[in-house]
Amino acid sequence: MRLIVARCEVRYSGRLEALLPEALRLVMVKSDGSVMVHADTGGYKPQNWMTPPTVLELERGGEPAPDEALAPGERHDDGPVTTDVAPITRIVVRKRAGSTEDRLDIRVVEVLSDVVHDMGEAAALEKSGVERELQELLADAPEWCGEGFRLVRREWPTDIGPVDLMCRDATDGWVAVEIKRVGTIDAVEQLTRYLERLRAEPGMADVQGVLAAQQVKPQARTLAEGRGLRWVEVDPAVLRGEREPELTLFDV
Amino acid sequence: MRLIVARCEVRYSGRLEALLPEALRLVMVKSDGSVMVHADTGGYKPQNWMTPPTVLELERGGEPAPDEALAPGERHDDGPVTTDVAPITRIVVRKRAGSTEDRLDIRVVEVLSDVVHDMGEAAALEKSGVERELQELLADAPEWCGEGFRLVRREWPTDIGPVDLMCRDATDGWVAVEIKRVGTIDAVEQLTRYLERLRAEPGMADVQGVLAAQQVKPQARTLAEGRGLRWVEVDPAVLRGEREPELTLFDV
DNA sequence: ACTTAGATTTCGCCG
DNA sequence: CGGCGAAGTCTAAGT
Repeated sequence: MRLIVARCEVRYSGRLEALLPEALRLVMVKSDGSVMVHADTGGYKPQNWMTPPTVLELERGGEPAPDEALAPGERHDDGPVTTDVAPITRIVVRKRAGSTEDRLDIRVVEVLSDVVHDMGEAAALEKSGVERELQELLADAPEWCGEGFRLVRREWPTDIGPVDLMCRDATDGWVAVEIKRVGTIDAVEQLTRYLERLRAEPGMADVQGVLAAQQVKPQARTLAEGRGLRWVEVDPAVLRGEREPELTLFDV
Repeated sequence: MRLIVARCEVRYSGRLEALLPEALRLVMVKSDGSVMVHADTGGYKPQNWMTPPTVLELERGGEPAPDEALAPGERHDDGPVTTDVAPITRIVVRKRAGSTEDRLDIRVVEVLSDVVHDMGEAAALEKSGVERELQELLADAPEWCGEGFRLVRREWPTDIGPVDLMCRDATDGWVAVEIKRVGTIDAVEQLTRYLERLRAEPGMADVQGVLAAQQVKPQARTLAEGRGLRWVEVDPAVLRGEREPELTLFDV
């Protein structure tokens, strides 16, 4: 990873046109070709960036140095890039985008710091609490979606995509369950499209629909109810047995 | 901005639980409180992060150093943080998230580099080419949405949100125009919902719908046509008068 | 290669 | 502060 702190002006042209006036910024170049331009404020997002695959081009004192990118050649281990060569004056990042080209043009006025670090491979992130896990938990305990529900199968196929859970309810009626982390209007639309298809199947004319989510937005509740669909909020911690179900609807 | 290159293990708990095993990473701390943990690969996204507002807590050699964050005190100008104090052993980032707390816990095993840079304010970004501009261009030239179209008003209010453009067509009929950069199935659903509401209004029973986008996806075209909606692809460069309209529908 | 759906989406606007 | 729509969304998975 190469970290360049520099006063620079940045132009992006591609899906849109953007100009960052001259200011002090961090230019981060990853070994996978990612380039990000960060200001000291502005939160999570880089002010400008380019995702891989990219082609980098560096200029020093007006001279192109096409082979230099992450490993500047002057040294092999970590640390500051030596300054016994002309300073960087321009970094151009290119990327093929269909028939056109995305381009990030960084005009470097002054370099305050320029270091390279060999970080090796960083192990991947393990996470839990995403929609996939919610689906697994509800597949093991479908009664949280509705009283007496029994799972028939996960990922029930339709020609417009799989229904998350297909269940039978207490009276053996079919129920399609759509699972989201956050239940929005889009989730209700999606569930509606599934039911539209499913009800055309033989024996499925009466299939019901349930939206199960960690959080169901008010507008989604209203739309669901208006369409005769049910919705339910589920708590992953409760499903995992880590917490007792709430007895009240709201925290006091 | 503080840049710490360190071997570290990172735990996030909040909206989900995540663990990054020990590895070399960059920890970026912005003066607005943003914290991002980047690996050398993985592209645009940090492996872990916390958006402002946050509270930071640093430990050195097991001792908490609560007042240290961006300006470590040992120095005032830019550059490496002096190493005549015990090395950082832990960084805890906290954030209130409703009734609970989001927490990023960085256990630091080895610090390879730790520098602070004062970057001042970076001027804001100017951009063009997004949906807003498309709406402005089409508002000035609604005939690109359909022959004889005249604009009645932009952002026509409904109780489920504003319709981008409300027009009259060549025969004085109402037309609702939904504008997207990329026209997907969602855009057709959105337009459908607007029409559902609008047609309930007096005098609007026959309002037509048009989806106007720089690019309309095949599935969106099919869905729109199936619902009696029209769609049209528009080119911002042509709207701006920078380019002649294509005489063929497809590039050869 | 293209499309679809999820994301700790983030971000900005407007109530 | 919450809800909703847009984003250069990005990214992973499926076809």
